[in-house]
Amino acid sequence: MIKAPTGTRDILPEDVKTWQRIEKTAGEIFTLYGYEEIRTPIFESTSLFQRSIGEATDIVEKEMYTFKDKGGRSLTLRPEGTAPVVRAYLEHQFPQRDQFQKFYYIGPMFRYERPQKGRFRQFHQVGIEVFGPNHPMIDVEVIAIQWRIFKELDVSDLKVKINSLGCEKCRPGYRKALIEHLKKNRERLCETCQRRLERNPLRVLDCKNPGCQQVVREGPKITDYLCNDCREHMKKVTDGLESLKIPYEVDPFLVRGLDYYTKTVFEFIHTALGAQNTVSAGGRYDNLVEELGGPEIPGIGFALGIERLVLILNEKGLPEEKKPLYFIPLGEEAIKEGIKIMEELRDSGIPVIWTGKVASIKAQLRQANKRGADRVLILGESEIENREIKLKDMKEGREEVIKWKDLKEHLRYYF
RNA sequence: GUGGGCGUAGCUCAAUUGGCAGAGCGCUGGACUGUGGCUCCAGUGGCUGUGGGUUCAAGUCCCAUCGCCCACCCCA
Repeated sequence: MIKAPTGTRDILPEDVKTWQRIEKTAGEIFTLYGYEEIRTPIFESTSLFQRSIGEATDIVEKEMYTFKDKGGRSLTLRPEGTAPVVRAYLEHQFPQRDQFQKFYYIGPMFRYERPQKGRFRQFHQVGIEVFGPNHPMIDVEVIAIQWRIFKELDVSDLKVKINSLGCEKCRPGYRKALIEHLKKNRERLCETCQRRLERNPLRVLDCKNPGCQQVVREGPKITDYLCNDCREHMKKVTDGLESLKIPYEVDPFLVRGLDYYTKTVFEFIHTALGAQNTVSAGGRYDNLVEELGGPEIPGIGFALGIERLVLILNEKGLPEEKKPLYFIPLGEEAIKEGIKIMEELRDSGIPVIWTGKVASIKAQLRQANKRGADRVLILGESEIENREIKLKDMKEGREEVIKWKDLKEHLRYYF
């Protein structure tokens, strides 16, 4: 039997309900803040991701689905959503139309990783990108949007972590100090961190090895190396969060895996997620637009992992939904008449379900009961003769006979 | 890419030192001829992930392979 490829999964009807709830909530909240949806292709030129995410990152080095098309072009299934939105923003000359733009997106992303809890090769994100503003209060707003989504979905046990990664002026100084400190303590670091020290020293900061964490804690903090501009920016962000009563934690060792981030970075962490506990994350990227060939326009955004949020939401029950009305025909004649009656009901927006099966009344009632029907319509020979139909209340067991011509009016009461 | 755990019915899981592949749930029908749920009864269910090997005999032992889960790594 052919199965879905490793790291991919089917989202079955019972799960789709949760997905739609997330998509609807997020979409409505984005609209509330003036974001508009943008849809970009699922694959892009490989160079877009190499230039934006960074050549030395794990994503670009070993996690991308890259292939050549029949014309010899190198293409890559998008591993994240920010770079494509920036590309579209520039390609369609948005900077010349308006220096201020808010976008949101939703869709599948692809990374070649070993699957585990909360991690898939095809996964889905909703996210936003803002271009133009460099005011720290927009950072606060971006965090507030996520906070609102989680609140609306009734998610608790969330932790918000924030940090500043500085800018091109102050980050090099910190980086130098960090490398110096790590080199001095090289023998206390785990093997992977000794390798990271050469390639991507900032990554040592979020190693889970206790020995490495100890070395990191003894070392320099980025927050002590920020330039005046970055320090002030950070202060305004934390002040803003406090004014909105959004609880947060400054984690001076929080880093991100994509090279383009500057200044504010943040993560929403949930305890029920296992090792992959980040449900939503993002940050400011003041140089990315320029690095991709555009003007000097700052930006900020976040991405939220839908699978991970579903994992959290499934710990709780789903809200009750309206129960459908089932049509139970007894015999061919009843089906012939029933199809007309059902269409008329649907004309008035009344939902009616017929299984399409020819079966005994007992089997059909059992079926309707199993699916949670509140009410069923039974049509048999005697009813057809009198141009009537029987409406049965499944909870009470009560039945009433209704003339075809009165049915619509009668049911309107329930729907 | 690395490590650990696991693959038996649609689902959850049994099967003694290698010895007839089972149960519960589900599904279908009946008891109740046009009335569901509860109960009782019957039926339906399988290339034991796949391919080799050892053996009189393999779900069980060995090798390979694929897949799933968890973790490392990395990240949403």
